[in-house]
Amino acid sequence: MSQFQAVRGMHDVLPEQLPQWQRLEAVFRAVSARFGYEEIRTPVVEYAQLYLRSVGPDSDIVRKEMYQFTDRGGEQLALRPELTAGVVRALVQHGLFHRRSLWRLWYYGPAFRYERPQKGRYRQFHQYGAECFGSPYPESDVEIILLAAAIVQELGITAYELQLNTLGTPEERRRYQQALREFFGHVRSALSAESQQRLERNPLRILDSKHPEDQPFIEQAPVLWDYLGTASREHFERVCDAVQAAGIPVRVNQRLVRGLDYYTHTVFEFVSPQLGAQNAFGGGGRYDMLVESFGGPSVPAVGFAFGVERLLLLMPPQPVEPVAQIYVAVAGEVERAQQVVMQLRAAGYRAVVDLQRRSLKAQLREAHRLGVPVVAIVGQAEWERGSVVLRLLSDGTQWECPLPELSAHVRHVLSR
RNA sequence: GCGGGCGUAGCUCAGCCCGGUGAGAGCACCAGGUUGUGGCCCUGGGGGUCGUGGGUUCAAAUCCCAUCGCCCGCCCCA
Repeated sequence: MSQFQAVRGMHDVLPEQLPQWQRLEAVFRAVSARFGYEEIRTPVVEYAQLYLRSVGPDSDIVRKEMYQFTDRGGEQLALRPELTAGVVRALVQHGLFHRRSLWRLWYYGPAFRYERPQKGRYRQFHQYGAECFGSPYPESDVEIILLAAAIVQELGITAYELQLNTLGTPEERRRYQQALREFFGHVRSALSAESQQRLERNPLRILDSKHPEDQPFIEQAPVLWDYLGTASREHFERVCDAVQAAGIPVRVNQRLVRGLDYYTHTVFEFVSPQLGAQNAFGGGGRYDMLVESFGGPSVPAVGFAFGVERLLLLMPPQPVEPVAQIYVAVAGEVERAQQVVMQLRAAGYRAVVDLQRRSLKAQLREAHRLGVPVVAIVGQAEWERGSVVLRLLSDGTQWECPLPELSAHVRHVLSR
């Protein structure tokens, strides 16, 4: 046990894990580009106030999970608990909505929440997300969901389900919340302590409760659908139909309300049975009021985010590429090996050479362990003839190869 | 924030209940067996303040307390 450990809930990504991360990042980039989305990067630190405005002062994120601190100048700052608020802030701050009425954006980076760590839940975690600003129409909801589903598919993740719901317009929601407050108010004392609290703050979240004592009431509670106007209903139906038609495994979940306060209309979560308690690996929805609440123009928007660590848990493992294509081993003067490895690198090969002056046997063992297919052995006798030995580790065949022809031989051997 | 399980070598773990016999195994690592050749095998080697701190005791990996971390559930979400 070392004297210093990484901070609780914050993890190193070791070299052996990086190929998986890089593959994931490559898929993010490729699929985003295919959908015409542009990357945006924003700071890890924002004013704490930003999240009170966006995520909502009653959300769990703000109430108990946000890393907040005062900087040396006395400013109240926060490590971002999610990335949407920063993206919206950036767009408004730089007046991007005056330049274009539609923006398709994606982001990728770390976020921070002070929670009790668990599998798939860390204090520093990573999110990939995409946001579409400027369209109030269901087509944009669908585009965002299809983008997410394309990434999931490209990663080889098949065991998942997309849960969909709608929260309607703010007015419809307000009336519904009123109805819920009234309904649950009658049975207040029978509810779980937590739900009693939510009754004041955010009655919608009672629907999300898993306390057994709440279940009978939740089942009888008014449903939002009855409070929706035809426009809202039509919007949701179009989203459902299109997503279903695209072959995505969908399930409408009327209980899905999500923890962020800024959503309107469509909300969704990607869930997988393989994840245990944290079964959601992605989620999002429409947030038509957020841009305006940040002082920007009235611009409708939809977006979603993936939890990168959770995607990694779901991804099938990939075969690993060897770190090098050729290993230069030497018996004798090490400078010769240096010369040969430089020649190979100059020709564009990924080539490594022993740096510990170990025995030839140890060098070959190392090459084998690294999975390198070809070894160039710089031997005394061959060197005097101006050549080296090329050895294939797959079957042990080897031959002498004049130095000027080395690249050509290597190319030939590697292309097989 | 609440409940539970677990921390012994780089990794997976045994030993702990019933305190005392030099702190172990497998894998991994290094070297030799082949004085210029990997994988298999054989031999040898390095590596641990038994998570940390305190207490009980003649004696603690083993018993007690605290603390930190990991894991699982609740909660919440990505």
